[in-house]
Amino acid sequence: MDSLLQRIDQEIVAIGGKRSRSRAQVIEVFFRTGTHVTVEELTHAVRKRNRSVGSATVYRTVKLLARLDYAKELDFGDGLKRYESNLEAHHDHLVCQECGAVFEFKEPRIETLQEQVAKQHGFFPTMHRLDIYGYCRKCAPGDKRNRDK
Amino acid sequence: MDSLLQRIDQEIVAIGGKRSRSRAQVIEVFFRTGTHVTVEELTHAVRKRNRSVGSATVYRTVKLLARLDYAKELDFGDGLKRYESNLEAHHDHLVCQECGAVFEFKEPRIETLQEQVAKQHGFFPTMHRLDIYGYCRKCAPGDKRNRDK
DNA sequence: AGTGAATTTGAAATTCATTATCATCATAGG
DNA sequence: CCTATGATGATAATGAATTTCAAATTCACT
Repeated sequence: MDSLLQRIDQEIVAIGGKRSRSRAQVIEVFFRTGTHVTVEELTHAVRKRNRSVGSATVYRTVKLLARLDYAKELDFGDGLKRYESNLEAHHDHLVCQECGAVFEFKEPRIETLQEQVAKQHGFFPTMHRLDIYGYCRKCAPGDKRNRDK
Repeated sequence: MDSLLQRIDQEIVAIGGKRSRSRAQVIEVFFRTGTHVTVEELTHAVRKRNRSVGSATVYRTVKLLARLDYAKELDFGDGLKRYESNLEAHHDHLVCQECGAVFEFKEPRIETLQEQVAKQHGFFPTMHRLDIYGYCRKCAPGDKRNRDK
C-alpha cells in the first residue's frame, strides 16, 4: 500500500508535479475505500481525517489518478461519476436499480467475444464497459409492479 | 410510420396526456433521424421544420418516449445524453474515441453469457449496456501516439 | 361554435455536478 | 533562506438538464 503511494508519487514527479499532503490523503483514502465511490463520498471520507480538504482537490486528484491509469471512471447513468481502483483485474458490473448496490463479475468468454466483434468491424478496441442493470437478490420483484417506479 | 405515431399518441392519451403539434413533430423527426442523437441535434433538426419549438419540449418529449419504451437513453460518457429508437432489436455499440462515430453490432452469444452471469449472481437483469471504445478503421493509429489525446 | 378544466408550450430561471479562476500556501532545488 | 512553480481551497463559472410559469392549446361536454 505504501509502495503503491510511493509509486504514484514518483509518477507525479515524473510528469512535473509536486507532492502534497492533501493529495496524498485523497489517494490513500481512495484506495482504502470501497469501490465505485462518488466524488462526494470520497470527499466526505477524506474530510474525516482532514477537515480542510476541498472538494476541488478531490476532483482533481481522482482525475489525475484516472489519467495515470490508477483509477477508472464509471458512469451508471444517474448523473454522477464514480471511480474505482484500476489495480485489480478488469471486471464488469451488475447494478441494482432498486437499492443501487453494485456487484462485480468477470467473464473471460465475454471479453473474447468482444474482441472478435471488434475485429470483425475493423475496430481497434482500447476498453469497454459492460453494465447489467436489474434487481439484486434482495430487491428481486415477485411481480412486475416495481418496474415502472 | 404514421401508424407508429398514432400508436404513440394513443398511449399518451391512455396515460392522461393530450396531443400536441410540437410534440408530434419532435417524435416524427426523432424516428426519421439517424440514431444516437443528442438533444441538441434533435432540437436543431426539429427547428428546421418549426422554428418555434423550444428545447425544453424536446427534452420532455424524448424523456416521454423513453418512459413509454419507444426510445432508449444512451450515455457514451462525454457529458451529454443520446437517444435512439427502441423499435429495432437490441444491439450494442462500438464508439470511436477519435471521431465519435458509433457503430452497432449484435452478438447473441454475448447476450446469452450475460444472462448466465446474472443468474449465477442471483441477479434479475432488465437491461444491459455494452459499449466498446476504441478507434474505428479510419482513425486507427499506426502507432500509439494518438492514445493519450 | 362556445365554455371550461386540464395539459402543453416556450422562454427564462433554476439546479446540480463538474471545472476554471485566483490569491495564497507548500514544495523542492539551489 | 530564497525563489520558482505546482497545489490548494473558496468561490465563481460552466453547461446539460429540469423546473417554473403565464400564455396557448387541446378536448370533452354542451
